Amino acid sequence: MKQRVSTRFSMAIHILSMIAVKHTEQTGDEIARSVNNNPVVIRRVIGMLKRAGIMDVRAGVGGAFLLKTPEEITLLEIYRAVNEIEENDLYAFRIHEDSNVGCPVGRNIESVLHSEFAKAQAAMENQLGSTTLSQLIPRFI
Amino acid sequence: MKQRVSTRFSMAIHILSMIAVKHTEQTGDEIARSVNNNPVVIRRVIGMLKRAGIMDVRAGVGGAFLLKTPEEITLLEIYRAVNEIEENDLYAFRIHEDSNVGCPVGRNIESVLHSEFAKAQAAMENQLGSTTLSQLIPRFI
DNA sequence: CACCGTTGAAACGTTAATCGTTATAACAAT
DNA sequence: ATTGTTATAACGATTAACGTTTCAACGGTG
Repeated sequence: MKQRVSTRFSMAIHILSMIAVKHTEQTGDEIARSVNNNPVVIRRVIGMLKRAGIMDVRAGVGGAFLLKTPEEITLLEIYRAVNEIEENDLYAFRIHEDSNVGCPVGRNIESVLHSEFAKAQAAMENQLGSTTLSQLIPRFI
Repeated sequence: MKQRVSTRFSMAIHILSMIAVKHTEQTGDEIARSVNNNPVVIRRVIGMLKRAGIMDVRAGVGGAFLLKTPEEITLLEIYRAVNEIEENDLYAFRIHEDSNVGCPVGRNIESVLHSEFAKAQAAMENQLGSTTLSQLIPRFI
């Protein structure tokens, strides 16, 4: 199993969908049962979503709720929340450092790559940003 | 230092640019000097680029050469080479598995996420695929 | 107020990938 | 044959993901 990418994003969408759809009890254990994972893992993701201001939980029984409407929550917002990404953070790519400035390629590679990678990441983010949680809900029948 | 993403892609573009530009000797050691890294790491990346049919190396002194023109080599092709990605491989995202099919969300989450993630990844790949090595070369002055 | 289920968070171990390094073998040019 | 280059295996350190156990804090209900 490749672990270089987290499943937190995937689980976060699952969790928020559960809350938005409200088919069942909304306890962490019930959500964990749907995701089929340990409740602590679910709470970890919920913690990140809370910190990002997407949802909150009233201590006590099943007190999870969204802080925005599903129309306002984009996948990009969720993606950034669970990966702790700031805006303008080149997250999807990494550039090797300390290239030799004595070489024309080494001297310019970082700025060239930064602009190219930023364009590729922006393309992905634009797509994620154009989809809202509300667009997914009808598909959970 | 975050290691969840490899710098191989970044180094691969550096390596191929060196070969395309030919400012210096083309030995692995000389490339390693520009990238400022261990020659073995460079050869590892070169090995992946060879396997992908992008370049080849004649054993002996500095025998590295491209198998296509810089106009034909896209960043997407390089990206796939160094990450060993097949077409239609959902690489940039991962979906948690074994969701509970007894729950409407759990039952549908995988197909919903797969189509959404595929769109986001395709957006990124379209951008990478629209840029060629030749477009970068003029910037290495 | 006491109890019980829920939430929150720390801590630990396992697994997997990155990546720098050393060592060794094979090969080409001179 | 010698020398420099390439190819590859192997090792260890580092880091992130993630499942699990454990315990403290809190709310609602009786």
